[in-house]
Amino acid sequence: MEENAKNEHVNYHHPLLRYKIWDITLEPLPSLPWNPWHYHKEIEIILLFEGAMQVETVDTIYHLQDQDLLIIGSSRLHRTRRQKLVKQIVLQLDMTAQLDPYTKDFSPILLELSDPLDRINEVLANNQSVKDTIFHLLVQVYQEASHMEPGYELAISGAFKQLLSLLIRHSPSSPPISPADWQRLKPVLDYIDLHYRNPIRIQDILHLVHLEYHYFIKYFQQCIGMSFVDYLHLRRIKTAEHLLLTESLNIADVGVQSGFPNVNMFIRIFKRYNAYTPSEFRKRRIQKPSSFV
DNA sequence: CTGGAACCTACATAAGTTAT
DNA sequence: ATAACTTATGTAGGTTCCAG
Repeated sequence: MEENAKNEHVNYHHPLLRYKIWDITLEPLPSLPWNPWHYHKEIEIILLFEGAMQVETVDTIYHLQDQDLLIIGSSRLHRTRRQKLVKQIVLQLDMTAQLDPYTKDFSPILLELSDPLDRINEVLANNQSVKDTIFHLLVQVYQEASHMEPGYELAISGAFKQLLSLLIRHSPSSPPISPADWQRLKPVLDYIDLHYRNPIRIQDILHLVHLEYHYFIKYFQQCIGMSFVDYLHLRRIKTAEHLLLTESLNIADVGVQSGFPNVNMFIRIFKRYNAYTPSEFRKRRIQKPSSFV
């Protein structure tokens, strides 16, 4: 089963918010076949309005009934099957696109460094009010996304922020590292926030943590979940994305202002994180999604 | 936790191609 | 003609391994 699992590519409805949300109504089938196993780096949230369906992950089979909600973590292998007529809304969301200064301290939870996000389903099963809140939040997102009235991006990003805060507060997984470790690394993260537009070498920040070079690298990777340069790149790419969509700078200048010392590097690294080149990224933003499915 | 050695990746540079 | 992007290559720096 797992051998044929497909890595699904998600076409976002919005290049910066990086979500896809759509509704499906499916007729019942005579037999009950499973849809194929698949996974994607985006988390998935299923809102079931009507009917009944099953969702299977490697660990668990979830049985969803009317007005139910299920969260599937990033890159989690899963498959579904329906049991009656099913009406649902599905949201797929790239968590790495939601990281900003306010989520920084919670990246271990949001990026699922220690536990898959699915574990929050156990909590939701016993907490109807949180479940309802998330449910309504996503209905809102769906409506905003379908109508795309002026300000819809603001509304949706606001709803995502609320969603993240709920996930953080109710996630059963404790941060995988101790508060002491956080305290220790915070000066480094703050330094990066402040200086990412300029070249940063590891040597430059070692004095902030009082750790030996090799040990620091391992320590950083362990706590943050990505290597030092990956983290730095991510910061810069986020800035670049923002500039691309909000300023009419040329590509080279966007690169420079985001902290990339030359255009070539900028484009290469941008593609690594985005599947698009910078100019393509900007172009796709200007035209609205062609179809809403 | 340290640090040397080995390995790996990013980077600058320059020269090229493609698209507008 | 110009901006956007690609490719090649030597080198600097990042990362991992491992012994102490």
